[in-house]
Amino acid sequence: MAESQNLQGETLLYLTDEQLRQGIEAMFFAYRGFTDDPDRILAGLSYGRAHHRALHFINCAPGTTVNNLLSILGVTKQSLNRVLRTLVEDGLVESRVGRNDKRERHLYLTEAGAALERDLSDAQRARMRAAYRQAGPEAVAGFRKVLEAMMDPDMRRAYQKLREGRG
Amino acid sequence: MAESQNLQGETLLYLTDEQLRQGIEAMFFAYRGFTDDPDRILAGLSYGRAHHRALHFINCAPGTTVNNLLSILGVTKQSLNRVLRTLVEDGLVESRVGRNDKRERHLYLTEAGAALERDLSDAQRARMRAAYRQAGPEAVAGFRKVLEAMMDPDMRRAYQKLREGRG
DNA sequence: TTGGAATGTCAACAAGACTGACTTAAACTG
DNA sequence: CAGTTTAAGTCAGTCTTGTTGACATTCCAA
Repeated sequence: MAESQNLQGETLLYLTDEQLRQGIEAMFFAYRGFTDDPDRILAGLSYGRAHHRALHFINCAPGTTVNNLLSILGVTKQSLNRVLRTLVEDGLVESRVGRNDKRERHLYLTEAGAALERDLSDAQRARMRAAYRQAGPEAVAGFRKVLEAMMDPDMRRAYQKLREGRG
Repeated sequence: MAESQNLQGETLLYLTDEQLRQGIEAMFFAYRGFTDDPDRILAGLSYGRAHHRALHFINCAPGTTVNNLLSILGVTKQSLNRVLRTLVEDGLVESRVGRNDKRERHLYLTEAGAALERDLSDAQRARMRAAYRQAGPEAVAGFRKVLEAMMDPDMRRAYQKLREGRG
């Protein structure tokens, strides 16, 4: 009874509509900050956010197939293909026919592709690092925990698989 | 000396490139979850995310001017105007000429506009609430702290102003 | 070996962002 | 009062990025 009062009176205050609304707006504004720096770099190169995403995930899973990338990015293959085509044409990505299954294309960054990925990544990480440092380690742990809980189950699985694949 | 070692050896581990990379990916996947539910509702109505954003901010700042909305949403007036025009035509938003300054248009949700905003809001808050509950109050505090630190200074000001205006 | 499933490509289109040029009306200022 | 600035809206054109639909190639299993 006392606990129930406590829960309703204090602990659950963070679940009020107003608190949720503030969280929603924070997410909206923060995402803009999150994409701003890479977007600025890309604007000068006639590339867009979609190219950045492709570079990012090819970089962290070299040799991935188009289909695999598709399920991670959550777009249609036609949409991804346009982006991929320009990246291949411009020599940033290499697409190799699969050895076992010749229908598949395995994707790799070229030297130039890796260089651009690094530029974009550095810019994005710089802001992230500043935010992390300002907020402190406990806040960062909470940040990650809430983000993970917000993902669709499929995406959470994809995300956790990526984490395992690395350190 | 001992503290410096502690800082570098333990406390700062959350600032490694790999940790930042994971945070970046978490942000990407979570934002998809964040927009998914309202997007599904909007898809059936030939509206898009842009309409949702307009409805949201008109709802929480009734009587706001077009210029004001522009600076919050961070888009061009041509882009906002297209969205606003359809919302007014469809009777979801009302645009009243300013009393003091007749150049200004003050924006309000109609009954129907408020109803749609509520639907979208409810869907988005439901997911947010589930994530908050799952992560717990301390995590939520950290989440908010990191998001705020990620915003551009201008956006942070706009965000804090909105918070003050309410509870 | 033939028909279906999987993989990837091409073409056409729509939403939503952008720029630039322009109009209208109202407000401000010298 | 004349001229300038400001707020809003419009028209035209472009770009990115998403969508469907049709199609070629390859694999696999009946």
